[in-house]
Amino acid sequence: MKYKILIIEPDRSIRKLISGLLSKKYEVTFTESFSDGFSAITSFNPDIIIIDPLFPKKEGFEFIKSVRELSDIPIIAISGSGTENAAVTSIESGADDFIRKPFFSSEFVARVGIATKHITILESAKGVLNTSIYKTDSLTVDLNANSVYIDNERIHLTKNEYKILSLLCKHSGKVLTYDFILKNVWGPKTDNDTGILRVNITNLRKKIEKDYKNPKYIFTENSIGYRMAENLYSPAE
Amino acid sequence: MKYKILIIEPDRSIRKLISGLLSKKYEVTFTESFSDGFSAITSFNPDIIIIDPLFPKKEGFEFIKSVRELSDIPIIAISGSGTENAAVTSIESGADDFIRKPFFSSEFVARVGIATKHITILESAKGVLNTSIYKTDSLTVDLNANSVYIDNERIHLTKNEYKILSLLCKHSGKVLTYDFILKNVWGPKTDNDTGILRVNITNLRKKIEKDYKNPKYIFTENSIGYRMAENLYSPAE
DNA sequence: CCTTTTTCTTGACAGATTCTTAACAATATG
DNA sequence: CATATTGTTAAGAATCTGTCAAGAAAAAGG
Repeated sequence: MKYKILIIEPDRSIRKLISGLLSKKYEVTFTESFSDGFSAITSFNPDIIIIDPLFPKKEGFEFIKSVRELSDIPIIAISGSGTENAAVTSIESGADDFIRKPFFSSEFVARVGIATKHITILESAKGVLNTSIYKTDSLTVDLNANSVYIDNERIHLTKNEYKILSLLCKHSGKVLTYDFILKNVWGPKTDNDTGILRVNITNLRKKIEKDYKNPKYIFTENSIGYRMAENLYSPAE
Repeated sequence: MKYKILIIEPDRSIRKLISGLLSKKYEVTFTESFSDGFSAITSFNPDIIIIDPLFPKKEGFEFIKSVRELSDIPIIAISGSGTENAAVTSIESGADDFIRKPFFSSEFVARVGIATKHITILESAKGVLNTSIYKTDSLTVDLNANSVYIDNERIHLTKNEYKILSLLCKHSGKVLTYDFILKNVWGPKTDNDTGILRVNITNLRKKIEKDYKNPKYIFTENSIGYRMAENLYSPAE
């Protein structure tokens, strides 16, 4: 199985270059902006993220921090800045490597290889493979195929509903704060208006809960956020 | 506990520089040759290895490979060579990072920090470290998941109740003053009205104590504050 | 291009939960 | 015993959540 790499890079020529270097060994997806990057994480479910944290603006550092709040996925920062600042800030935000542009192609590929090595080591330490399926008696969420089933029948969710549900499933058992969900689904610069999230949760519950007034899957943690019932088939993170 | 770093570097001035950068946060040992490096691994038992693979001869790559056959310990290669070759060969031999000399001090320290981060992640994946769980016979507080269990059943706490309990758990065994708890939960500009704290403690005890009149977990230290029973949980189940 | 359908967003409001206060009881302290 | 401190309870205030509906925006289909 190929590892999946998400690349967040606005420069078209660099995207092309990286694509040429990596697409043979990896499954590669690109986004141009950080907010698209967030949606890509839920929809594409990458194993590695490569990001230029300085462009279009300098919001990339915040992006890295947000990802780091709940995941140890390898993040490689690449940037044209020759100063030490970009490197140090990237690393302190949570990046696992920093590569200066322009880079040697062979070294770039080798450094991506380090990330895959670390994934392999981590997986073997856990003794399990990451299952990307959330499954209970009647609800199934396939994070790879982006599909949701109730009693083996596929149901339709809107884009935002799916983003919320997949986020909750990935971290089932954990309480996710309103802020975290909002930032992950609507982008990092969203204000803290939970109204829209509440509406989406109501709609989601109507679609996936047998009795949506007494939810079995999506629980509310008052004043904090929402929590998905623990996935019994998934290894305790 | 300080992480131990073995540095294999023949150049005296660079040894001095690195020592200055790392010796505060880490326990540092040097060797000049690769063969001394091997003995140092068994005697010093380092957590991280930093090595110049090119000098005195180019045997460093073989050295890295040999270490890799036995362990996944983080290895950082540093070298003066500007070519891509040294980097790629180091990485392919098994190094986890490659730093070019001369380097920015802050970036060097940050990259060593990456290595320690990876060690921590790996250890927690193995279940060695789980400092964010407070666990006794019947009470479990999972600070990562914001969840509290009594006899493996999840119980519901309000936001402030959870804040108080997690604060006590983080400092279990220590007496926390009323003032400290108030400022941590209700913000720094709260006045010293303990009434509201007393109410919350009562409610908390009713939820987590078997016999809330004779608390087993949350003790009162008269005229001072509250104290949580020490966490005796040892991860070796 | 326009029309139709779907999805997104916002505001309003009722009902539920949580917070805070105050009064009083119980316990500790000296 | 007198006083200070801590525990308990209950009730109103404040806040939060769920739900609905309507208009805006976006997507789909011809």
